[in-house]
Amino acid sequence: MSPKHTEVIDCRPGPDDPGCRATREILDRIGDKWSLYIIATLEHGPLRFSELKRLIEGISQRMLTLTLRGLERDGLVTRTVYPSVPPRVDYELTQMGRTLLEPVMALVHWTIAHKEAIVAAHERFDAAPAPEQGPVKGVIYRQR
Amino acid sequence: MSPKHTEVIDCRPGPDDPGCRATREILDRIGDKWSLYIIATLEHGPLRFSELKRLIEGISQRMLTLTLRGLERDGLVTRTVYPSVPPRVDYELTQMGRTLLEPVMALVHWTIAHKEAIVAAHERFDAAPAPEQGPVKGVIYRQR
DNA sequence: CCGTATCCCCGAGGATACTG
DNA sequence: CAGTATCCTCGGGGATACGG
Repeated sequence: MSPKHTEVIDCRPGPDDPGCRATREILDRIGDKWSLYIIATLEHGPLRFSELKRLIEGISQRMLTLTLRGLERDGLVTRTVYPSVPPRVDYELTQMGRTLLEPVMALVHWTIAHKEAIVAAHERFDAAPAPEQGPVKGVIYRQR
Repeated sequence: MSPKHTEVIDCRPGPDDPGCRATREILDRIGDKWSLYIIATLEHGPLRFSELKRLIEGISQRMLTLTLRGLERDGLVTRTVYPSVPPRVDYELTQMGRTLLEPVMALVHWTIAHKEAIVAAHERFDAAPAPEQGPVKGVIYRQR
């Protein structure tokens, strides 16, 4: 194989090479919808549970808890409990978490910068030539 | 210069403000597992369907087709059919697709660079913690 | 306020078989 | 080879209720 088209993410699954799997698993986690939003929302400093819940529209309490636990386990956020009444829990990016902020925000900003172009592309695509009914000679068609 | 904790991704859901929704939808799509892998795999140039299938380990034919259609609809990849026998179809990043490459690869490389640290964090986390007093960073107590 | 524990549903996505 | 069409499963994730 030429040096060009190699696998970027995976390496070959050697008999005992769990490293590739690890990369995939981690990428799946941080590429996760809610993880991305939580990381991005914690950009400017610590937030408590209820603030996160309010700022991340549409997340359920369950998913917020679960995802935060995952990120904590990954060493990306810290969880700080203040034994006050009522209880208060702060979440904050760790050092490593803040390094993740850069690629994550790059993705977010790319999306914001290109959303009009993408919506336009949708309209173009959806207006594509309708597939002909029945077999027509020499026509390469597409389903809708 | 900080309105500190503003929503980075969403704006408030005005009665008719689909723009925010659009951003979320797009981010969900490109943050998608298979989309990320396809974009990354197309980094160095066009690939045909079967090559993509082979290079992206674990993807089913169905998901490859579906995800490629989505990316094509987004204007991120082009689909080129060569009317040969047997048929041959090439997929290639568009201009816009290549601009996406940068943030995506940043994420991929971050993951590769930090996977050992994350695995280490897992081991630390999974070692049962001892309860502590006062506002302390880290876990106060956790159910198992 | 900050969770955890249950129930339950729906749809992402795999497996398989079939066509141009 | 490059899809499309079905079927079917399995677990992500919402809704709800309760506990510290």
